[in-house]
Amino acid sequence: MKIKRSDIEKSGPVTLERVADLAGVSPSTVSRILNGSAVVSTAKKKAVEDAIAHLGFVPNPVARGLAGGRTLSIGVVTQAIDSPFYGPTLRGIEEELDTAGYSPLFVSAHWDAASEARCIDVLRSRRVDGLIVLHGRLSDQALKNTSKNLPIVITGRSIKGPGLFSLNFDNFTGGVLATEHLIKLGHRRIAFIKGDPLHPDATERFRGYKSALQAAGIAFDSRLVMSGDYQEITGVQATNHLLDSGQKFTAIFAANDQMAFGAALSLHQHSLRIPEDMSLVGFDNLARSLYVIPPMSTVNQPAYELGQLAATAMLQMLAGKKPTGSLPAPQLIARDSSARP
Amino acid sequence: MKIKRSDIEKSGPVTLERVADLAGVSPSTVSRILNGSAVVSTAKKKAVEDAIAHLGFVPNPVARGLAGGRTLSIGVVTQAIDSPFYGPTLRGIEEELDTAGYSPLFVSAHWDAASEARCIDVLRSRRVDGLIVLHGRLSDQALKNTSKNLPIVITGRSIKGPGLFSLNFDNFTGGVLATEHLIKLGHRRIAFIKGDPLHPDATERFRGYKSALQAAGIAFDSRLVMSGDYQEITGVQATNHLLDSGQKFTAIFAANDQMAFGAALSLHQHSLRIPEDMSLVGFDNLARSLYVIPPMSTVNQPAYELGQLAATAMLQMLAGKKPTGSLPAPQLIARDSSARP
DNA sequence: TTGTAGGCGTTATCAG
DNA sequence: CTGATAACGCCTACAA
Repeated sequence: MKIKRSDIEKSGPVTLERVADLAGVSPSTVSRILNGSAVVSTAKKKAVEDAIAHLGFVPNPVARGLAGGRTLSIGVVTQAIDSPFYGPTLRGIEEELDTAGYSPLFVSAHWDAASEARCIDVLRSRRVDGLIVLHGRLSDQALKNTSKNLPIVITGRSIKGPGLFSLNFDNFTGGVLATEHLIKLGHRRIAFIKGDPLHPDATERFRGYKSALQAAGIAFDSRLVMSGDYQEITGVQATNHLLDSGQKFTAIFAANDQMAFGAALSLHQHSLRIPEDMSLVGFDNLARSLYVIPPMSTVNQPAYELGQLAATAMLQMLAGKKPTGSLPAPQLIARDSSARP
Repeated sequence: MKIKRSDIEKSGPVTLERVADLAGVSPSTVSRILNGSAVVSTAKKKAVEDAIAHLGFVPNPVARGLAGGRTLSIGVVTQAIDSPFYGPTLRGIEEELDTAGYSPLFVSAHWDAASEARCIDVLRSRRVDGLIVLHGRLSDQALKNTSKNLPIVITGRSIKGPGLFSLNFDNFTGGVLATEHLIKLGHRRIAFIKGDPLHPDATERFRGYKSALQAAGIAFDSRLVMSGDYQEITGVQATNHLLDSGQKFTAIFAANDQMAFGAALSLHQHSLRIPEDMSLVGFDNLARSLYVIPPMSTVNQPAYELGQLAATAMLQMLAGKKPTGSLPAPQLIARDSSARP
């Protein structure tokens, strides 16, 4: 005689079937109640709910996923799990999804399109119900393609489509604000440290810088512009070059806070004081920008809200609604690192 | 042979069954080859491998999880997904697991034991193959209990058991090193900013501070000790109190870098220079401690390695081996924030 | 409104 | 060594 697994572990895991038995109904009825997929008589509903509470039943997401239903998990493609900027974003996603019973599945693509595609494959194989991509490098077309089967929320670009929602921040205006702030203080020779040109955010901020300069009637001087890649160390290097070049300038605008921190270190090593000898403005408003010396002027970027909004939009799509929401406008946070020349 | 699109997208997903058909074997045989769970003839093995390559077949982890009980995913309980300290740890875990085809499932417990238990339930319901708990607040007994069914690696405490491996850092010695460093420089009145007393790390560092003081024949003075909770703002507050108290001291040792950054800000607001007027030493060696002004002396804590080691130990347990590995000894990183009084 | 039957894609068991 | 066959826990037509 064959021994069935179910015979052996009669008292094993609490399954939907056992709930059905206890409640005296069929498994499908329990499923219906669980998913609200059909109307069930009040009496049976109550019996089932009692049984669920009594047994402490929790649906198995793995089985659910296999059966074609939802896995209640959302794939989140980030570029680095320990990114200082995206940290709050991940938290925002996590907290927002949690309110709806969804779990995020974080993977890191390391700023590489190929690796990003691989990440998405992994996520799909794990049957995630949706995808949130933070500043991915994949082409718009590739995204539109996969959004045909899987709802996607993407940040850092503007793109529309069925099952596709994007959340973009106005980096251009942010760049304008930072530059205008320095100009208003009386600066005319303002250096700029660029971010990675592959990063649309970075080029937008640069565009903002140039636009504000022009609006104020200040000639753009390419000798005051240095390249960086958003990491602290390149802020140090760029500022060293700037200082060594012999060019005169009274302020530095770095395309992100991390490079601004690097710039501050370089200035310190050159015995230049902030803001007495040199004004400094960053971009992002990282939490730590409040705790550097002196507290740094910067452009606020709502990283946490970005995560919340992305998750909310995803939940809306999953609910069949039209996703809504947009990021707040950029805002300059004036602190102590910027002053009159 | 050429691969035609029509072959790949024949009808829906590429399943194990289709591989079996193409190779002319049974699904069981394909499964055996995939898992190396039995010896298969070379000829069939080759046929199957060709079919897999031809179809681009990737096993479905969800189905695998249901059928075999293994999901190739490891639950990681962290306290905050955006913790500055644990960021590199998460990256270490992710990268190490990836080499073995495992994926991490991150959840945040927010320093709360109840929430931690809930997180673990979620993870178990998702059928993770193991659990890595970063400085959890759960009792040793609770951990031992759940480790009976699920292998666990835990950091921040020392505890043994079957299916349970712990990785602890020598915070006491770290505290000694930092204090000794200041004593050697000639400081006698050294203030200390404590971390959350609920945090074993924090009390160990405090113990190290007192021990080093005693070894140097310096009387412990509780008026030089202030409380904090590891956040920057409490470093500011503690230092303000210290300065307002009228006590004389020439150095501050903060139980972590974040509070040290706060202390630096407070000193700055009081027009005290670092290190000329006050020496400052932190703990953790966060990446940013190199980019503050002045670059901060601190005790190195190997956050990234912690993640790697935890993941490696987990993979060893999963492979039925005895987990090994331990954290490197603490090391003082002397930079510019500490000097002779 | 409810139950029955048949998957979802893979692994495990057992008989050859 | 290999192949049926029965799970794994749930969902979804299709019937009733």
